[in-house]
Amino acid sequence: MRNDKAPTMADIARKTGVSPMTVSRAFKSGSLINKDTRDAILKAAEDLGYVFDSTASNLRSQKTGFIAVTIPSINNANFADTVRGLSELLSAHGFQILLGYTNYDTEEEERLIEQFLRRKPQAIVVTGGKHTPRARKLLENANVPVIETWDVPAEPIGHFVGFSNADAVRSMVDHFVAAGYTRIAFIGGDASRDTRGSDRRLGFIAALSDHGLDASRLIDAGAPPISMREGANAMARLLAEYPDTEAVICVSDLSAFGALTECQRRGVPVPARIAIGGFGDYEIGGISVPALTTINAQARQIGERTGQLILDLIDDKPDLHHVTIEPQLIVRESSR
Amino acid sequence: MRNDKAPTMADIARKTGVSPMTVSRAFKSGSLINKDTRDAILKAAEDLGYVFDSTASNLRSQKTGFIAVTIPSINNANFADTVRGLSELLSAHGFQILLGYTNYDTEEEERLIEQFLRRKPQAIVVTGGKHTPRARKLLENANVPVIETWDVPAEPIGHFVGFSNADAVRSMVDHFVAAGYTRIAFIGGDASRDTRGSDRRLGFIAALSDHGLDASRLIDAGAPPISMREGANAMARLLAEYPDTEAVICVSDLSAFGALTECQRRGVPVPARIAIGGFGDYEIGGISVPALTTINAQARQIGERTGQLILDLIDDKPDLHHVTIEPQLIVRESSR
DNA sequence: CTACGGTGTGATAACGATAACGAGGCTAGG
DNA sequence: CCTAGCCTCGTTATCGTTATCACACCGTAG
Repeated sequence: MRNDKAPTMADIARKTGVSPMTVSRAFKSGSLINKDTRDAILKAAEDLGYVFDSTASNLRSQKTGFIAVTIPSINNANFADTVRGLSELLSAHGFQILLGYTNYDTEEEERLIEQFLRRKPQAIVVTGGKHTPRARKLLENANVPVIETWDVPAEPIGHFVGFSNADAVRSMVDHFVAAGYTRIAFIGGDASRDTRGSDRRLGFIAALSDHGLDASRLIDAGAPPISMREGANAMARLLAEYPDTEAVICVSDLSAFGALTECQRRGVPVPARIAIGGFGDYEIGGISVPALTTINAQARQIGERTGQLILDLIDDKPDLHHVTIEPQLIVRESSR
Repeated sequence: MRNDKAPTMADIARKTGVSPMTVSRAFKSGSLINKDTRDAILKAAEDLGYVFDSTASNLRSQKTGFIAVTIPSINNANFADTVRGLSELLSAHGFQILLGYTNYDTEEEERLIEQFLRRKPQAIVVTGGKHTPRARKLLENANVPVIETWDVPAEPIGHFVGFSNADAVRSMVDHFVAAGYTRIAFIGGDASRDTRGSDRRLGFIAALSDHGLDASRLIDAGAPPISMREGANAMARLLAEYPDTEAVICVSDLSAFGALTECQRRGVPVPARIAIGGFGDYEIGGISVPALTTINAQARQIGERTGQLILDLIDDKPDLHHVTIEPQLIVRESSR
C-alpha cells in the first residue's frame, strides 16, 4: 500500500502524457486548461493517491497561505471568538491560521513572532499593542501586513482593529453612578502582564475621579488570566477590607461570576447588598442567577473585521487601516 | 529600511566569506562548526536582518515541523486543555501545531485533513474515532503517525490516546445508584454529530439497565456543542415531562450548570429535590453553588501523552501505542 | 615517517512546484 | 489565402536551503 515514494506531479505527468506544468495548472482553479485534460489529470492523481505538496508550491510561488495569529490564551472564550471570526473568513479563502499562545507574556510573544516569521506568513495578527522592543522591530521589518487587535495602540505598528478598554469600563462606571452607586470597587487589573486588564482598571480610576468619587477600592487578584476562583477570593477580601462597598466592577465575567458565588456562599444578596459588573459578555453572565451586567467587546466582530482587512490588504489595497470597534454595555439583574 | 529582497543565506555567506553550506550549519544546533565562524555568521545575519526561511528548509529536508491537530471546537475548555498539553511539549521541541476546528462535523473534518496533509505534517492528531470513509483512507495512506484521541475507537486507524466515554458515565451512574437515587435522567447526547456525547448517553442507558432501572428519561438538547442555555431549557422540559425525577446526568458541565440555573430560577433545591451531575470538570463546576459532581476526563493528560507519543514516534520508535486514560469521578455538593 | 581519526569547510545537486516566456493549432476577419 | 488573436500546452530556470560526498588540515599513535 505505501509506496516507496509519494507520487509527484511529474509522475502524474508521465502517466497522463502531459508536462508537469500542465499538471500544475490542473490543480489551480481559474487557469487556462482543457477540460478533458484536467479531468484526465485529476483522475490519474486520484488513482496514484497523489497529495499536493504545499511546501514546494510555497517556496516557488513565495506564497504560503499562512496567517500568523497570537492570542494570550487558547482557553478564553473571547479570544476564541475572535479567532473563529478570523478563521471562518480566511479559511474560506484558502488561508491557514498559525495560532500561538503568549500566555499573557510579551517575552513569549516575541519568541512566537520570531518563530512565525520563519514560516513566511502573508499577514500577522497580534493581540494588544504592547510588545518587547525586539518584537516591535521584527514586526516592523517583516514586510507583511501587521494588525494589532483588542486595543487602540498608542503607537500602532501598522493596522489595528480594536477598542479602548479604558473607555469601555468608563461606560459601565457611568451606568453605576447613574444608578445611584457611589462606593464602587474594582477587582483585577494586575499590570505586570495583562495590559488590557490594567487599562480597564485605569479607565475605572479615571472615570470615578471624573465623577468626584473615591477610586481607592482596588482589589488585586493576581496575574492574568484571572480565574473564577481568584474572583471569589478577591470578593472575600473586598467584603473584609471595604465592607460598605455598594458595587464592584470585575476585570472579566469569569472573575465576576466567581465573586458572585462568594456572595452566594456568604448569603450576601446581589444586587440588593452589592451590585456586580463584569466584562466580556461570556455565556455564563447571561445565564447565571442573577445574570451579570457586562460589556460585550464584540470579540467575533474584531475577528471578522481583521479577516476582511487582511483579505483586502493581500488583494493589494495597501492603505493604512485603523478600525475602532464599539463595545456595548449590557445591563442585567446584577446591577439593578 | 525595506530592502528590495530579503537577505538569504547566500548573502550572509558572501558577507562572511564562507560558503552557504557553512551558514546553514551555523543555524543548526549540534552541527560541526567552528565557534568563531558561527559567531561571525550569526552576527552578520543579525546585521542584515536575516530571517530564516522555513519553506525552503522544509522542502529540502522533507521535514516541516508541523503537527496537524483537529478538535471539534476552539471554544471548549476541555479540548483547549488537550491542545495546551500537546502544544507545550511539542513547541519546546520546535514543532508547530496546525490547529483546525471540525465544528463537530465529520465532513468538515475530512476537508481539514485533506488541507492539512498538503502541508506535510509529521504527525496528525484527530479527536474521536469516527470519520468519513474518505477521511479514513486519507489518514491510512498519509504515511505519518495518526493518533486518535478522546475515545477508544472500535477500529483504530493507528495509535490512540483516549478513554471510554460510556464507561466514564457508568461510574457516575453507579455513584448515583449507590447514593440511593433510582429515577435518573440524562440530558444531551444527540447522535447526529457528536459521537462522544451519544456514547455517554449509551453508557448511561446500559448502566441503568444493568442496575435494573428505567432508562427512558432521556432529554434531547439539540446538536452539539450544547450551551448552558440549552441545558437550562432541557431541565425545564425534564421537570415538565418527568416531574418525579430525582437525579440528572448532563452530557457536560456546561449544560449541567445551565440546568442548575433553571432550578435556581424555579426555586427547585439542588440536590435536595434533584441531584445534578456533569462531565468534564470545567472550572465552573468547582465553584458554582452548589458545586457540581462531575467526571474529570484528564483533558490535559490526553494532550501530554499524545505529545510524548508523537515525540517517541518521530524519534523512530514505531511501535503501535494504544493509551487508555482513566477518567476520575469527582463527587461534589450537587449530588449529596 | 606513515597511518589514521576527528574536525571544519566547500562543491554539487537536489527537494517539487511554478513563473515566465513562447510555440503550435485553430478560428475569425479581411 | 493570410494575419491576428485566443486557447492550450511545453521548456527552462528557479525559489532558498541542505543531504551528500569530498577533501584539507591537524594532532597523535604506531
